[in-house]
Parts: sequence; structure tokens; C-alpha cells
Amino acid sequence: MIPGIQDKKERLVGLVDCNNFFVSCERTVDPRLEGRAVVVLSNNDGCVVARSNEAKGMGIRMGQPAFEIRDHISAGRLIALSGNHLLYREISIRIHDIFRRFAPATADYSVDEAFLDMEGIPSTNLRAIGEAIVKACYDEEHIPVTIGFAPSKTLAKVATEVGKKQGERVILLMEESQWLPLLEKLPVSDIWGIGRRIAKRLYGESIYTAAQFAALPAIRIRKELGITGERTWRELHGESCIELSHLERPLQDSISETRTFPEDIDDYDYLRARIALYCAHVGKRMRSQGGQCGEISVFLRTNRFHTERGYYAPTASGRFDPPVSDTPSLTSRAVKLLEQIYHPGIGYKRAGVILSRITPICNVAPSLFEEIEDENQRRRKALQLMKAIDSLNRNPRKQTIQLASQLSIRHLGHNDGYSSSFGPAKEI
DNA sequence: TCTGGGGTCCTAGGACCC
DNA sequence: TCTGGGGTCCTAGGACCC
Repeated sequence: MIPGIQDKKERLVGLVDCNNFFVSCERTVDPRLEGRAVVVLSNNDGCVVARSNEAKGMGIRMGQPAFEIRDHISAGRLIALSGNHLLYREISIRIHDIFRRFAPATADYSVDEAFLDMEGIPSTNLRAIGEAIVKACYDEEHIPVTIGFAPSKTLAKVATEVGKKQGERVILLMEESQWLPLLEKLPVSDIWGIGRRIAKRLYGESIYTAAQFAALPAIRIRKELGITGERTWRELHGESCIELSHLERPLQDSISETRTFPEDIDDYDYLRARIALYCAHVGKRMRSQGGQCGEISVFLRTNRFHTERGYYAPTASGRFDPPVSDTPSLTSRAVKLLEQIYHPGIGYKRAGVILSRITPICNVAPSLFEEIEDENQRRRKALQLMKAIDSLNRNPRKQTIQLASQLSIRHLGHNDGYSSSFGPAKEI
């Protein structure tokens, strides 16, 4: 058996995908957006992250910079909204609850997608189940969805993609004779798992369609694209080799928060305050999952589009032994790491904090030289304090308690994703 | 003086996803 | 002039061990 590749299994998987999810969410709270060309923008309103069908019809691309669509907006042809990610998350939770009612097992893949494990369900029932999911999502949440069923996840992806293009809500690809004609029309770059880089390489070898890709000898795929490429290739042949469990994990491996600034930042105090704020946020998210981390990283990035100035993208990491979960520990270490990588005179466009080596908080392997009693006591106290702070901060409108290091943010009151959902940021 | 080869662990970086 | 944010997985190469 090839390592990393499962034995061939007869499988049946579904993929539910919410159509134009962020735009659909906005339409649930403002029905006037129905039928209009609408886009949702990223933080800082920098680029397009979701488009209605009408906006797609106008040729607006995913990731397109906002300045390129300004004329459409000012002419009233297009409505652009800042993202309201709290709303999207709320609807996402309810939509995923609906999916769970219809499948023996599901794996939440993203905010707007889930895989359904349909093993053991007679394939003659699939269409009715798919239609019932579509109806429930629309009746209960006003979210249109598309569902594809196939023997592998990659083919289920093909199915939903084709369904969205053709305006069909439920697509079944059960036999090779059903998916092969679709692969002939599918650009190789649209295959799940084939990104821009690999697509470019394939074009160089005159491989343009998914069908051409699938017709290549397996051995060549393995040699040129490694195990990931081979998995994709096998999946296109109807062989399921990406496990659901890979996509579903109780605890994230890492938790991060990063932001792009509206302008280049050279000010150390400002960067330090942002890093402290990111620490508070990622710490809270980690604790809400019952996790603690053994490593923290801080990074800075200059503007990658300003190639003439050279790209500078330093990262610094530090270990925690034993792991920690409280904001003061995260922040003091992060600030030290920032000092290591910060150089004055360079304008930074982006910064972030990443927590990794995350383990469940109840299950700490004590470190070899740790004085266990004292350490446990210290940790318990820190944890109690952070729980108290988190519960006071539960209402995102009122950040009641903050660490002093978070308080020195005093300029650039831009839309950075912290305030957009609740109106202008409160002056500190 | 000669100076192997295989295993494991770790890390950085590349590639992908939505 | 202006270009998101949050993740995962794989691999190559170095360090280290016997």
C-alpha cells in the first residue's frame, strides 16, 4: 500500500455548499439586496471576498481590489458592504445544525461548506435527501445551498461546482459515465487541490482540463506532484482517499490573528499595541476551545506588492514549557519576539500572532523539571483570572477589561475588523 | 589514516483551501 | 495610490544518533 493513501473503499459523500454565502447572509437581514449586484469586502474594505450572482455576471472577480470596482459602486450598479463576520458565524452554526439532521455523519469544512458521510444510505434516496436539505436551509435560514453527491470528496466538489454553474441544486455523480463528460469541460485549475502554481506547471505540459489530468499515468503524477497530487488524481477516478476525519478535529492545531494595515507602519509602539490586542483575541479563542499553547509566533510583513523595496517578512517564535493559556503570558512573550524582528525605518503592512502546539488544557504532560505543585497552582490562578475576564468581556460591544498593553492604540481608527459589526470603535 | 548508512526528529518554506 | 484573513498538509534538508 502506498503510504498516506487509504485502501480503496466504496464511499458515498455529499458536499453542501452555501451559494454566495456572505451575500446570502446580508440578504437575510436586508431583503432589498435581493436581485441586486452585491459584493462583500475584506477588512479595510481592501478587496472583494463574496459576490452575488449579479455581481459575478458583471465580471467582478474574487479578490478583486476595491478601487477597481469603484466606478460601478458610484454609478449605483453595485452595492459593496463591509463584512459582518459575527453575523456570518451565527448563521453558519445554524446551517451546519441543519446538515447534521440529514446525514449519519458530517464534517464542517468551512464556514459555508460541509461534507456529509452518506455511507449506508441507498443511492436511490440521495436525490430526495438533497432536496430536503435545500428546502430546510431556505425555509429556515433563507440561505440557498447546492449539494453534490459522489464516491469521493473531490468529485463531490466537481458536482457542486457544476451545479452552481447550471443552477441545479442537487447533483449526483455516481458513475464514471456521469462525471467524465464534466471533467472534459472543467479547467484543471478548478480541481480541488490544484492551485495556481501547479496549474501553471500543468499548462506548460499542455494539460488544460480535468479529464486530461485524470488521463495521465498515476506514476507520473506521483513523481511530479507528490502524494497530494496522487490523492487528487485517485479521487477523480472515484476512489475516496481523503478521510473525513482529516477535516474534522476537536482542537485546532493553531490559532492566529493577522491584519493588513491601511498604510505602512513604522511606529514600534503602535505595532506593540496591535500585537498585544491580537494576543488577547487569540488567547480568548483558545480558552473558549479549552486549549493551551506550547508555542507562540509573531510576524511582520512589508507590502508584497512593492517589489522594488524588497520583501521583508520576519517571523520569531518562542516555546512555552509548560504550555500556557493566559493573555499576560502570551502578551509578554509576544512583545519580546516583536522586539527581535522589528527594525526601525521599515514600513510594515501586516502583522500577526500565531499560537501553535495546542493541547487540551486538562491533559498537560508535566515538563521534566517542573515543580508541579507550584506550577499547577500558578496555572489555576491564571486560568481563573482569565475565565473571569472572558465572562466580563462576553458582550463584544463592551470590552470591559483589557490589559494595559492593549491600551496604547491611539491613531488610525480604521476598519480593522474589530469594530465594523458594532459601529465606530470606541475612543479609548 | 580511514570517514557508512539508516533512522528519527525538527524546521522552514511551499502549496493548497475557503 | 489602492490587493484579506485564517487555516492545513507535505517535503526537503539539517541535526543527531547509533
